[in-house]
Amino acid sequence: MVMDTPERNQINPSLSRVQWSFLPSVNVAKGTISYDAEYDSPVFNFLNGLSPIKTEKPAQIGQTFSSLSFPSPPRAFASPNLTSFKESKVLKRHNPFGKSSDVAIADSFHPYHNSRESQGNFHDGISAVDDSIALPGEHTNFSAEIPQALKYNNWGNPGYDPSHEDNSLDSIEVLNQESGEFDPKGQELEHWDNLISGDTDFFVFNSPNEAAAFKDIMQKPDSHLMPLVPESSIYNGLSDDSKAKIEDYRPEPLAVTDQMQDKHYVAMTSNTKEKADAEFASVMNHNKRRRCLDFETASVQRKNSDHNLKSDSLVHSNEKQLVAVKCNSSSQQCNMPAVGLDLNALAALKGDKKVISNDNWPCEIHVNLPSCTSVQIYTSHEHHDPLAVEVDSSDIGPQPVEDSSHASDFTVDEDVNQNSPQKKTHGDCKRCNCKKSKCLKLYCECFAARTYCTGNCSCKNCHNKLDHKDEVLQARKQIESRNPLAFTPKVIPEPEIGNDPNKTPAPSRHKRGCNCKKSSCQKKYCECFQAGVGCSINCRCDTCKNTFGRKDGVEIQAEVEIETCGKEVVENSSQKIEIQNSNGMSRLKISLNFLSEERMFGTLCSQPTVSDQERIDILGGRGRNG
DNA sequence: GAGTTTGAAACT
DNA sequence: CAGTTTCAAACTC
Repeated sequence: MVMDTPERNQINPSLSRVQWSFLPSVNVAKGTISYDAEYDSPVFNFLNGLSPIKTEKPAQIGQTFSSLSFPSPPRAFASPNLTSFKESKVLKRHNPFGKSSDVAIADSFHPYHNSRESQGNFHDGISAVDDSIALPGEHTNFSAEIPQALKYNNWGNPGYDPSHEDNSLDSIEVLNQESGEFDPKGQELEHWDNLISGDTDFFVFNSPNEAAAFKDIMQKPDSHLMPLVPESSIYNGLSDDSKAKIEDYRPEPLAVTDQMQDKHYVAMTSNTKEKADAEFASVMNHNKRRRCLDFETASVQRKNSDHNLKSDSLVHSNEKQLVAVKCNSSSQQCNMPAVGLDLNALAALKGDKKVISNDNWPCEIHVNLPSCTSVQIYTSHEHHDPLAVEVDSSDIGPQPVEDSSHASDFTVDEDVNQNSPQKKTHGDCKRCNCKKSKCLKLYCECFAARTYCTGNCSCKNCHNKLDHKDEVLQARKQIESRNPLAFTPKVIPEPEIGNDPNKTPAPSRHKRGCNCKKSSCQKKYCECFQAGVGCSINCRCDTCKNTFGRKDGVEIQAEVEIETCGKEVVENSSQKIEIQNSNGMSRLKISLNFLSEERMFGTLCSQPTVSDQERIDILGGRGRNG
């Protein structure tokens, strides 16, 4: 019996496996579970979407969210692998199978990790997440959340095994082909600031003494960045310029506010400081390593910048480059990375491979993107006049938007994305279609997702663009002043019942509940239904027939069989998922077979074709009472 | 693609 | 907080 459930609607067979994670249900679920992206697969993505998954392994790190029992914090590039800076400036990922793929990012992503809700306990009072990490002005926000993510980098990661950290997690390297050193520029330091944030686990020390010293230093009230290593070590042999720079660069205490968005853009433009930069970098690089890359700053040191660029609008010497990846859609089908847009967003984008590079740009970023994902690269100018280059992976070739004059000479390797369908309006990666709101109201899905509208949108009189950045920020503030949770995920995990660690993680529910009158919560008018969660006591709906769970407590049983047929992945694999919904609480039983390691990474480069798509057959019917 | 329906967001 | 209006997505034809 084919059940008339949202699953069928949500899982669009036309989507590639990598896009699974952007399906509506996934969107919901991403807030409730966290999987190691190493085990990226449509199944995991799908399971993420279905949410309450009982993992085999208990969370390695205890859940510390208090208020709402929020799920796993993000595993943003939480690679324990040492990050060294070697031969090239290619972002690389080490996969657990030793394949040195060019997959730059792959990690589970938790859209809700980025929410203020989920981070509220970390940054009390801090406006934690701005999706617009891509924006230079909001850069600080982005980096600020990194330490949080790292602190819990393995939480809830079913594939996480502390004894095999080096194998289980990603490492990403920013390598300088020329110098073999990491970017010593200020932008890098800026992120050191946020990256470390007192989390010693973030670094790998050569000896216990170093670690102890580090900890000790970090405990000093004024320590934030430089005290990472003994000052004597830092200053030793440095020129006065370097010392001065180091002193100058003592960052302010970590705080994230909108006002800060334009701060910390200390461009070290003076040639006289380049030596200091280099020395500083050398010191920093010598004394410590970090496991993780603050990916949003694919910082590129450009000693001789201008001549290296085809387009001077793209990258200037000493400018920061924010490389952000976001899913442009605020729709449920691919809004996952659009929410929060932190490292996890990158981590979550394990889809179609893209290589974004510039012939003369000594940095390549290999990013796996789902088809509906765009890459925005912003360059901060001295006057903070952002540039935006956006490559929408749904399109072939460069996709400068916002301002064509800012187009770069990026080349987009579409080797795996040739068949990517256009997803303009009502496709898989729908964008907004606002006409009257200027895209500055929550009506606008893009705005609501804290993303800027792009060329994919069909909106009119749109002000949700970089050109109107101030206006956008003001609008956000205004809305948040009215409702501080306005930009938080609508679907949050259900508070856990009991403390049984073996219990299935709490399912999700709509934060505010729906108010449906006519749709019986059976159509996407209903936000609960749309989010793939059952109605709850919060709902005020009439005649609720939400197939994910009625507010009056109706159980639904369904068995979902997923068949994945990939030409370059594993064939004939199947996973069975049992979904049991009860009163808005769902449970999943999962049976997965990963047939080979190819499977794990087979999702990286495949593009959906007719023969390469998932089929979801809902074998089970409506449940007992549904 | 146009028109209708729907419910959230915004407003009063 | 409740009622009304506005809005854009979802849906239908």
